[in-house]
Parts: sequence; structure tokens; C-alpha cells
Amino acid sequence: MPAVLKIATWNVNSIKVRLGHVLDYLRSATPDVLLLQETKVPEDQFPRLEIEALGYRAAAIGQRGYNGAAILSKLPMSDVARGLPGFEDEQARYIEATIADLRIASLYLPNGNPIDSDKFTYKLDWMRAFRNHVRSLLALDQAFVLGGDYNVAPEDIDVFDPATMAEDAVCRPEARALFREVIYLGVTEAFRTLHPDLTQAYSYYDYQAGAWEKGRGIRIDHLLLSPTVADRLVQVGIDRAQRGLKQPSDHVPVWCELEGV
DNA sequence: ATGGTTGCAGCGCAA
Repeated sequence: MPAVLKIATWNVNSIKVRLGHVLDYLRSATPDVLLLQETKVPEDQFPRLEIEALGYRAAAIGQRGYNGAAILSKLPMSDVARGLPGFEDEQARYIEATIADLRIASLYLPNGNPIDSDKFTYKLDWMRAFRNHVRSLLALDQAFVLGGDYNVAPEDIDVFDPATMAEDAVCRPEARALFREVIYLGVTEAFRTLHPDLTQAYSYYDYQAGAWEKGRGIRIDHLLLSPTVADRLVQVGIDRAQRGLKQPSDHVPVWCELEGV
């Protein structure tokens, strides 16, 4: 067991296209656990051999073309559960496993745009089910790290231009309120807790209109920690350099380090 | 700029 456990989350926007970057990241950043989203492949097409060759185990949920999530871990994984508990979901958006003493999830929360469509309703339904599941984990005194693409920018500080994004599903008050409901249960969002006033700290830059070059990003990828895990939080970062590589994902990795886990 | 880009699938849709 390492003295410090490093857990990263990264929406890769296709594991097939991004496999080279993911393998490079495992070698250079050496997270103990890497949570992936938008893998866009069925479970049986997940490239586990290349990942296992670097000393990681892999558990995945997926579907053809869209969605998909995975957990990569240097440490043994047990009790893998696919799908958000208590929510009938045709889409592959949630996977959870036990690593050491932690319940760890990789989740891809629905985007919800446009907000006048049933996609937004689906997003809010998904968030209510997620909140209920977090409540259950807390009731069990289960230590956890729930990481992924939440598709919620919690506050205006997390958005390059709040006015431009006001009608976007990631900024809507209904989505922000449900995100806060999770926080108010007693959950800690790692990045903002250690960097309360840091601006220009984004995890996503649109491919369109030169968003990366103009610094027009949003912070929607998060690591949520249960109370005893939050007590062990020592460092958090966003690996923005990944966005400047050739053929990048539109998201970059967000990571945290936990001591004494 | 009622645009712009990427990935997938397959000649539109999701992000």
C-alpha cells in the first residue's frame, strides 16, 4: 500500500483515439487509480491488454459510439458494480469498485443540453438518483471517492464567461442546486476545497472557435470525497497541458492525492 | 460568424 494514493479522472472522448495519450499519462503521472469517461466502446472492446501491460487492472462499462466509463487501478479491485444504483439507465455512465478501503466510482453525468429538451429532464433525474446513492453510501459510513465528468460548473468562478454560459445545462440553477445538495450531505469537492479562489482553473475547453487558445474553459470534472477521505486530502491539480497535445481530448485530467489511506 | 470542431457512425447526432 503506497503512503499516498493518487486518483485522477479524465474524460478522454474515445479511448480508441486517446489510447496513446492515456498510456503516456499512466507512465508520466503514475496515478494509482485513473477514472475514464466517454470511452465510447462496448466493454469487450476496451483496450485492456495495453493498460494491463503497464501494471493496471481495468474494469469498464460501455456501449457503441457513446458514453462509457472505466476504472484503471494499480491496486486490486473488487465488487465491481455497473450502472448507477437505483436508476434504470439505458446509457453506460457509471461504474463503481472497491479499492483498498475505498468505494471508487467513475461517472459520466448527462450533459443535458438543450435545456428545453428531455435531455435536461434526464440529467436532473440522474442527479437525483446520484444524490440518493451518495446518501446511502454515507449512511453506511462507506469511505468513497466519486470522480468523473459531472457536467456541472458549480459556481460562476468555474466558467470563463458566466453570461455566455447562463443558458447552458452545465450552469443552470437546477443542476447547480442538485450538485449542492450532494455537497450539503457532507461531501467534499476536492479542487475548490484546496483552491478556494483560484480562477482560470478549467477542466474542459470546447474544440470549437479556438476555446483553448482563448482560455475559454469551464470546470466540470470533479472528485467528490466522503468526510474521512477529505481529512486525508493533501494535494489537487488539473493537468491542463494535456489540452495542448496533438489530437487532445476536450477535457484534461483532474487529480488528488490522499495520505494514509 | 445563427458559426465553430471532434468522434462516431455511416451521409445526422452528441458533445
